[in-house]
Amino acid sequence: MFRIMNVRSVPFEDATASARIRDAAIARFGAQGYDRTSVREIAADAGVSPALVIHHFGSKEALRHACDDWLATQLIGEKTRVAAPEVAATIREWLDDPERFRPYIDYFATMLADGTEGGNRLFDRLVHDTAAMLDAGVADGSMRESSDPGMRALIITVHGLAPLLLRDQLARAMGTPFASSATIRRMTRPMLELYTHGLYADSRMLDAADEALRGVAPTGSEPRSDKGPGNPNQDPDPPTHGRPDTW
Amino acid sequence: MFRIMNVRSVPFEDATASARIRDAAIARFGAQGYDRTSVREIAADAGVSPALVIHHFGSKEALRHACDDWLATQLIGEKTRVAAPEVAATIREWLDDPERFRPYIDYFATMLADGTEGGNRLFDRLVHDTAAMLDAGVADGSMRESSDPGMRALIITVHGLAPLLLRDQLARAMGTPFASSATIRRMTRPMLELYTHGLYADSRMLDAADEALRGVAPTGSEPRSDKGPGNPNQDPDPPTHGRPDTW
DNA sequence: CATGATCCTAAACACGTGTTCAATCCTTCG
DNA sequence: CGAAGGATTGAACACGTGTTTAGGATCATG
Repeated sequence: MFRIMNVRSVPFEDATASARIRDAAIARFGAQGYDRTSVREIAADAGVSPALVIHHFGSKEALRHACDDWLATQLIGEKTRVAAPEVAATIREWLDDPERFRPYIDYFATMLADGTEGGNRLFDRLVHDTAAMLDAGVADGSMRESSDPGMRALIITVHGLAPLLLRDQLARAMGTPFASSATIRRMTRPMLELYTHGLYADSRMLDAADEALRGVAPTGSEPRSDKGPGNPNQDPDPPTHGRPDTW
Repeated sequence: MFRIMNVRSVPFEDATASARIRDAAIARFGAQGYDRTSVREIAADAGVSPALVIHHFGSKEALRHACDDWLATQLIGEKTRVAAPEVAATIREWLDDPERFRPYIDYFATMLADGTEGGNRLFDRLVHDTAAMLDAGVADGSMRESSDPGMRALIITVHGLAPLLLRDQLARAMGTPFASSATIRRMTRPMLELYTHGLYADSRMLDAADEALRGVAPTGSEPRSDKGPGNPNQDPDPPTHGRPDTW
């Protein structure tokens, strides 16, 4: 009724066929992925013939594009709204009512993972909004300054998106459904601890990285610096911490 | 002639056909995804007939399973090695030589995203290894304690995996190829700053969350607490920060 | 040489896919 | 009413898919 009114989770009888098709497509694409979804499935869900799907949207790929656009509009708003961080706000709103908005959450995740054009646009928008929010936080003194605000905004955005993309793994590991109250409650404090105090007890890692980054040639294969179990962040990716030299 | 050259950690010509098929499959699955890859493509890459692919592996799905197992073995080691955090170490090794190991990096990312059985196993393993590393860090005083070590390990693992899953978006946003020296160097300091000092300048968010989590009923729809631009982490997912109450 | 056994392939099969097309139904309006 | 025009469909088409089948090379061994 309020903001995203047209966004009823389940298509209604009275909804136009084209809208029912779009809703069914979003649900299927989000739940099983674009490739694993057939036009016939979508048509059946919408109570319609496969031919009508093509008639209305032109092709399966065009249908996906229409879904992307529609969801982006839901997220960003018809005409770019006044305040910047609208996308994040809307997504938070979605996560408030997971049962109702799950299809959109899922579809949004697949957009990002598939590297769709619409997904790229939304990602860039998120980074932009995040940067704005961080700037505001720094301005009012609630957040720390960064040596590279743009990069920090990118990193925080990526970290924020991560649980969305790994929601299945998260739910499995935690034993509670994703976006449930229990999951959120359990994640809140550790997450805030991380964002408030950090992980490291002192700045040794940071200092070591500074030194390593200062005078090292971009190329080259110097020997690894540290290796003990006390080393950095550890996993695949930003494991930068432990061995920031060789990268 | 030799198509996927970078994939072969083993010389190609003398490699057995079965190995060539497996390598080609890993490269294709990683680059374009399982569904978008046909058995015929893999066969062509391996210089072999489609029938042989099935003959050796039984089915396309079984081939994927074989790829999963093979890559898991590469990551974890034949017989579980002595030290625990082997997986993370191997992945870091891969990221050291992106050109050579890109296929494995890509395939690993799709395993996680697709929720493959092998992907799940690797994810659990990563969480376990991360937890062990964090425990060691806490023990030797280099890392802070956590109110929920298990959850922290999960979160840090997810955050660490994030850039891997969003590598395309990352590369696009940064303008440098993923896992390149330039990308790593630019990410290092902001990442370490985040992990060393955190994001928030004080513990107001944390305190607010504590208070909210203490006496609030798991269900309920109280009014939002804050809303200003100074609010938390902002985006989709662990945006917990801003409004830890309603979750 | 003959005998298997192993590796491998060409050809075909059965099927699911996205899409097209001619023909309906249904509403609207002159 | 009757014509027009959009919405809708059943049936088919062309094609790509994973897989099967029947057999051909190749080669070590009796």
